[in-house]
Order: sequence, then C-alpha cells, then structure tokens
Amino acid sequence: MQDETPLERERRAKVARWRSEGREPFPWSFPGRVSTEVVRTACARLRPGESDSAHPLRVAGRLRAVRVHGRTAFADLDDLAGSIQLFLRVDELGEAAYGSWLADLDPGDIVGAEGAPSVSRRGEPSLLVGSLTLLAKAVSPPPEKFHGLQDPEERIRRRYLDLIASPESRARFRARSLLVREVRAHFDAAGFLEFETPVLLPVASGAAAQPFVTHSNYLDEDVQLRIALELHLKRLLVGGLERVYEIGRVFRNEDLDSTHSPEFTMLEAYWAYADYRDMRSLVEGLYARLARRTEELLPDVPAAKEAARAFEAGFATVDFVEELERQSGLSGLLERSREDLRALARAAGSTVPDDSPSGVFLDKLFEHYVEPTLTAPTFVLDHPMATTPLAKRHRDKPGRVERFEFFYRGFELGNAYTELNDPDEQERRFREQLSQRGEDHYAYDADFVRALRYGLPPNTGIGIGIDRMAIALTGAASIKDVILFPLVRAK
RNA sequence: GGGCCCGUAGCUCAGCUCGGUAGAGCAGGCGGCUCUUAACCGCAAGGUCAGGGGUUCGAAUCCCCUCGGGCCCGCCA
Repeated sequence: MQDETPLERERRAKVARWRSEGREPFPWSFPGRVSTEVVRTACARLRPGESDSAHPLRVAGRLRAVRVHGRTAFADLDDLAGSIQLFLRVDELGEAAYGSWLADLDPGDIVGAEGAPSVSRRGEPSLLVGSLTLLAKAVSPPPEKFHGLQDPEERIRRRYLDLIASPESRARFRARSLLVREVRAHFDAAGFLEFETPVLLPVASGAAAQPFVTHSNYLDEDVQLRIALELHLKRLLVGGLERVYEIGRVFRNEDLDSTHSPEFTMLEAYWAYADYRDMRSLVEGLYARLARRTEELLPDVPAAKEAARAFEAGFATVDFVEELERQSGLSGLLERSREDLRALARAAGSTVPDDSPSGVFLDKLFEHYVEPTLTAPTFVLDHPMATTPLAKRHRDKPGRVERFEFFYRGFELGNAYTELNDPDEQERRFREQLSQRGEDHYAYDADFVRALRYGLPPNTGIGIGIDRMAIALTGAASIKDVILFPLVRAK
C-alpha cells in the first residue's frame, strides 16, 4: 500500500484477522436501522440504571470514542441525527465476542449495533448492546477526537474529514441544503417554474466578469462557462413561460476570498407582468421564511437566532441617493460632474481607475459611507441611472432606475430591477459596455438582443447569491464555510 | 498586486526570541480496571521538523529560494 502509516498497517491487520475468522469487514447492508434520535426518545421513558430489553433497536454509524473499563466498555456512535452511547458488557456479549470486539474495533469504524435502549447509572441514554456488526473498517484513523481537524487547508481539501470531526460543520451544510429546498418551495408556491439553462456558451454574458474558457472538441471551438443566468432565463419569458427561476452554479475567473469564490451558486428569477415592487414583497416573504427555518435548523447558533429576530421585524427601506447624502453629508450628488465624484471617491479611499464611469464612483461612495451601516435587513432603492446600465429607468424619479439591493450584516445579498425590455436600448447599452472594455471576451450575446425584438413582456428580475445567503443566515465566517469543496491548487 | 503570518508524529500542539543529538496529549501496541463520557493508571513504540540551498564545529531554530496555506488591504459593477 502506498504511503501506509504504522496506524494503517495495524488496522489492516485487524481487517485480515476479521476475514480469517470468517467475518466480512465490509458487509452489504444493515436492515432495520433507526436513527440515534429514536434510541434517545426510547430512553427518555427510562430511569438511570434501567433498560428496555423488550424493545430492541438497531442503530448504525461511526464510532467516535471508545472507553474500556475491563469487562465493561462505552463507545459513542455518531450518525446524522446526533449520537448515542453504546454500552458493551461481557455479561451481554460473552467473553469471546467481547474480547474480539475490543481487540478489533477502532474509533472511526462504521458499525451497526442492536440492543436494548437503556440509561446508564450516570443518566446517559445508551444502547445496551446485544450484538455488534462491523459495517466498514476505517483503515485510516479519524482526526483527533477532541480538537478535531483544525488545519484550514485540510478542512477544505479533505472536507469529509471536517464533516466527520465537526458536528457544527455537518449541521451548517445540512442547513444550507434544507434552506435551498426552502427557497425552491417559496418560488414554486408563487407559480414559478425552475429550469436549467446552459453552462457552456460561445460567449458568457449577463455580467461583467472574466469567464473561464475551455474547448469543445465537437465544435472545435473555444467555449466559455457562464458568468450569470440572466440572458437565457429572459429568453424563456420571451417564449411565454412567464415566471421562471434557476438555482445554478456560475463561474467567474477571479479571486477566492472570504466573500468570493470562482464558482458560486446563484438564484435568478424573472417574473413577467410584475415590477420591482412585487419582487420586493416576494423577497421579504422569502427571507422571513428562511430566517425562521434557519433558527429551527441551527438552534444553538447565535447568528441564526439573530437572523430570525431581524427578519421577523421586516426590512427597512432607504433611498440610495438620500441615504448616501445623509450618511456622507454630501449634497447634490446627481448633479455633480464625473471629476467631482472621482475626487470624492478618492477622498473616501477608493483606488478605482480614473477613467471609470461616474456610476462607479457613486458605488464606491455608497460602499464607503452606507454599506457598513446596513446591519439590519434593508432595501436600498432607486439607484442612479449611471450605476446601473441594465435596469429600466424610474417611472417617477428622473436620473434613477427601478432597482433595489438588499443588505444584511453589512453586505449585499441580492439585487433586483424592473428589467429593461426595449431591444434597441438594450443593444445600445451592450455596445457602450463593450467600448468601455475593449476586450474580445466581452463580446455580447447578439441573439439575446434579437430575442428581445420579438417582445419581452414587462418584468422584474432578481439575483440572489445563495452562498452569501447561507453565510448571513448561519453566521459563517467565510464563503469557504458554506461551499463544500472550494477551488484549491492541485498538490 | 501589496503587507503580515503559518507549515514539527496519523491528529491537536510545545520547542524557534537566545543554534548544542526532537517533546507532550489524543489515536495506535502491550498490561490493568464491570458506569465511563476529552474515562483513568502503568510500560514500550512512533519524526525527510513542507522542500532545496547557505552560514556554522554544530541548524527545527539564523539567512536565501521554492512549494502549499491563512489573514488584512487593493481590485473584481
């Protein structure tokens, strides 16, 4: 065996011994198994020292700690529901079986146990084991039982070890999965249809980001991985599907840090014959629901409790320009020249290039003066036209678009517009974007513009970063704590 | 792109400031123990100190390079 450690050699010897005794160390199944929670429930009726041998139960999971006291032993068995203490006695198992088990069992082994629910004299719910079955030998030892796996690199590269060692990590990822289910339920109930649009495209479009490029042997052409879901979902509205959404991976060839990942999960939804005010109501309901659910899923996590309280109170609403002027003490921002805005952004510490459009400087000012203050759930409304090329102009406020972003704990969780649906204006804005960039991988999606010429109904659309949603609700410190396998360098 | 920090046994960590033959706990081995829960007690074992180079009589420790990682700042609408 390659790179076998002495510990692994020892454990393989146990596998060999097991086989030589005619027992299978990797059997096929363990029928009739219940979760450890069922055993706990059964134990709740018992007093310390009692056991219910009339109603045996079968559990299966991973052995964590084994505590041997001569002719009695305890072991903790973990499953997804939690854990239960196994209570092993010579009196129950017999000398030979008991001795053999203690010789050949190791922490990390996957075992099945059958026995009577019982409560130890010290009051610990247990299973008084009548028979044990090895279900899969752990040839490699698990991480340290008390401190777990601490090395942040190993926790990511070998996530299975992190999940074995950290109940918190397991609970967080379980919560993420169930929250995504909740998101789907919310959109489904509102009459939306979920679709899967292409990942491989001739030209990635719908956002300004560096794409990943790969090659199709069939076409003998380079293709790009999508950077957004928007343009294909809007094509579905052109086609008459009216309410559509997708939860899918998008790819941006950029840095990995605590809030960015080169591949991340985006929800986008488009809703025909509705505007951004309708979308606001939908989002408000969504987050109230998600926060409640998070609290159920993670009752011991303070951030989950805080979120439940925060979103129960609903969202605050502020106007982009009014709030920026209020927080910064500046005035007349919409009337100021680009040079003036650049100077203000510089003064606020931004180092974006001098030739950036004026909207970029406004965004930087907002990030600097306002975003850190947006700790409570807040909708920010009606951004300056210059910051937002793809939204429809505001029906009442000159120089603005119909847009909202929403914030919680100081960072942006989503972004919605009343969407632009004029094909000629859309084409003009794409061309402007191109001329600002001048790089061929920003070539625009001409067929999308062609689709709009056939008539895109008035609609509202939203993008929600699912990873950031998970961070905000579960209180995770980094996007790496909510993405199971973040991109790492090959070793 | 800039700055700071980390890499020692399967795992969790000391040792590095001030150079002198590598330390502990967990896990594993052997022995003991019939109510522990980070069980406990005793004995023995376990190392390419990330890799390479340099300084030195002598390097885990000082210097240089490389690899991998972390944090902060900047950039990424």
